[in-house]
Amino acid sequence: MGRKPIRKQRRQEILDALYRCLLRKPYRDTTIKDIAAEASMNHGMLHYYYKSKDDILLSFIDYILELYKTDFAAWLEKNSDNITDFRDLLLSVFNYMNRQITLDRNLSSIFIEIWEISMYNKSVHTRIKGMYREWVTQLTEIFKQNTEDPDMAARLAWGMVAFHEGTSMLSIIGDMKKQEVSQLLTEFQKRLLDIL
Amino acid sequence: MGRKPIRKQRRQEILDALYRCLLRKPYRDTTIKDIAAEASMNHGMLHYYYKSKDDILLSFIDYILELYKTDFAAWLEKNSDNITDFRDLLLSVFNYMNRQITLDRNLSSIFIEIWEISMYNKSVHTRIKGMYREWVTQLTEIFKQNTEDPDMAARLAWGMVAFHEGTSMLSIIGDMKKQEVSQLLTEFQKRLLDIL
Amino acid sequence: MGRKPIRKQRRQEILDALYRCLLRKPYRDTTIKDIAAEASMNHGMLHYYYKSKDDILLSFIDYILELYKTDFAAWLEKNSDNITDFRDLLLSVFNYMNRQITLDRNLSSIFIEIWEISMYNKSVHTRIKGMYREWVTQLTEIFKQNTEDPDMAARLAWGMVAFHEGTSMLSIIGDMKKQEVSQLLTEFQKRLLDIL
Amino acid sequence: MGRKPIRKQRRQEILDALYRCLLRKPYRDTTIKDIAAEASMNHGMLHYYYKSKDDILLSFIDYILELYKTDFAAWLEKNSDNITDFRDLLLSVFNYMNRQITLDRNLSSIFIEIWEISMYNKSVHTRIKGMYREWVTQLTEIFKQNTEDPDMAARLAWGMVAFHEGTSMLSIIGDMKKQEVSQLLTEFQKRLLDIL
DNA sequence: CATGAATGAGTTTTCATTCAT
DNA sequence: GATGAATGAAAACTCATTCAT
Repeated sequence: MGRKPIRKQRRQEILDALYRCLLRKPYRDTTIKDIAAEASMNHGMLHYYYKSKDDILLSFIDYILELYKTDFAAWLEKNSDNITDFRDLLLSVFNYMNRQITLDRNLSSIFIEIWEISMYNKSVHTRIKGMYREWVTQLTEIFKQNTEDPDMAARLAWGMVAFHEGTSMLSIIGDMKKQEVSQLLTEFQKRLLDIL
Repeated sequence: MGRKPIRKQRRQEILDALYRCLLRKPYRDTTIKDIAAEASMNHGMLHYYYKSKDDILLSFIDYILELYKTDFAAWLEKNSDNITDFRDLLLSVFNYMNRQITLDRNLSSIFIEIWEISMYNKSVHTRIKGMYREWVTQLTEIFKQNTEDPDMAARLAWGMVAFHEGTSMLSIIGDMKKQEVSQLLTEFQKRLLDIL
Repeated sequence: MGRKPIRKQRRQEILDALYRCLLRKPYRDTTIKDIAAEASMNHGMLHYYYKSKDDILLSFIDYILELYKTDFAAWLEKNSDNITDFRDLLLSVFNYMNRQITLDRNLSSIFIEIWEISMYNKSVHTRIKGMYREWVTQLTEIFKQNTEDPDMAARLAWGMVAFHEGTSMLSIIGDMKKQEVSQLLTEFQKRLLDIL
Repeated sequence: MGRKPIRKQRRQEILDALYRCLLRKPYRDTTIKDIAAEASMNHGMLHYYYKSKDDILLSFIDYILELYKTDFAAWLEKNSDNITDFRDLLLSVFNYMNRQITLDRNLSSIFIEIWEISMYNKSVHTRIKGMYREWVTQLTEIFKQNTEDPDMAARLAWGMVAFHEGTSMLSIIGDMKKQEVSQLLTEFQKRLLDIL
């Protein structure tokens, strides 16, 4: 134990490098050498730590989905107990989603890239589909606390995720200011609160 | 007259071929020869009718945006006069957007690809950004007919587009059934009607 | 007779077009379509009037060598009888060579191109080699009129051609002004007159 | 130390291969694969060691001009001090130019190719023009040692270079025997000696 | 572990040439 | 005679991957 944390670290450095690369270029235009340069490594190393360029991609996707997923789950765990009032909980969840996810321009860009990759890559597709299902499930659980109709709760959860992801995309492509996006999200969430 | 529709026709055939290719492969993995094969042409032809692969892409984007844009404008022109009742007009617009756009799986797939391309390609970005602005503007105009607050109308329009595009993406990545998507859209639109 | 002067004319137009093209681009970068455009013809025509691109080149070389060769011969014919004084004849010949050949920048450029082509193309090589032999022979004949040593006359003729062609090349590559080149030629010719 | 002479060596091998290729084919007909084959390398290597085919050409030109230029300068440096008698110095310079440059058939061929390339390639043009200027300057300096008129010295220097380069070209195109060429050069140089 | 040389398959693009209309 | 659509061979260049050192 503690033996080869260096391997783990190097692998992570590579993923971080890919992240930064993707902020500039699409995955398919990003070469192994680009990533290596960004990670300050020799490009041969990337094949030492990963089987192939695509292997890096898969690991990268897993890593990013962790950011999206685990983080939310952890946050929820920590906060759902703290907050007893339903309305407060909702506000808190909305706040988290806005700040941590939808308003993070870098993350939004990366996700547009991931959506595209998932269109033509089965394993990426499976992973990201799972992530969305999980996210919706968690929201549904929350919504159910104050709704009789469980189907409605599910629909509202799907709707909310759809809205956030659509807004995320539009904010990037429409070059929207953070404040505009924020207003959009708030408006939507206010309406949602009225329903629930 | 009628002399050289062949050039126009061939150019269109190439765009159609690219459309079909994109249903299978991302643009960057689609080779000139792939498109040529799909169009049943010699690959040299593609360079005869277009300057470069990227020139094909730009023409393709324009063509697709026409489908999205002009078609909607034309439809609107035709129907907005016919329909006098505001509620009827809205329902009709919603219906159009659902059927012609968001529920068209192929179109949705293509658009996820276009979003990604636009992230790293300035001209594509400009074009698609313009399209979304136009779409939002048109919706805003409609919403204004029954709302005092013009800012609110604009926000609702942005929100609606965001929701539709988010739903479009989720329906593809989540492998949702048409009916589920339809329900989602209807639910959202019902709430929107209540607001307006 | 007079039947198809159009064919001859068209062929000539193509050669003229190539001439103008070569002022801008090397032969190998000049496409059939470039020549066609310059000749205001459809590119298919070039294959109607000539077997191939290389066939055009060969004809072009012949045509240019005529300009260099026949013209000089004709001029000589006309003038060698007129001028009785040896010194006057020489001055006249020198003058012709300067003005008609070495100081013609366009012709000089074209010839540098032809030299290069002749390096790797046997038929062009043969043709141009013949032209230089002929030119030297004619000069030798003139020089002989006032020299006992026929070998010396030949060497002087070779030397003169070498000098003119070298000057032609240097004037182009050295971006020399016409006057500088003229001075160079005059200086040389003055010395030559002293010898003869 | 001595660690990575391989890069330098490989780059040189490629230039040498190009040299040999140019003895057979013009640059524009010489493919990357031709050069690679001549250098016994994989063609990918050429792009590993050089940015592009044109990059190879530029390096090649520089390399060849070094042969022409530095070598002469070095030789001059070494010999101009040794030789005190002006006449001896001149004879020695002439001898060098004859043997090392004008009578080297391969070099002459290569230079005809370079002249042509320089006609349509600005950087090559600049380089070779500089070389000729330098050469003329050095000769001018020598001639000045025994001439009152500096302009005359310059003209004689230009003239000498013109004559040598013209002879070089004629010797190749006229398929002249080495001895003939030698005689031509000697004849010219004898006259020049008389002037100076 | 680290380096960078080497490979070779694959991509876009150009263009002479042919040929149906 | 013209035209321009069509073909296909060949070019430069890229890059993931391998591997000797």
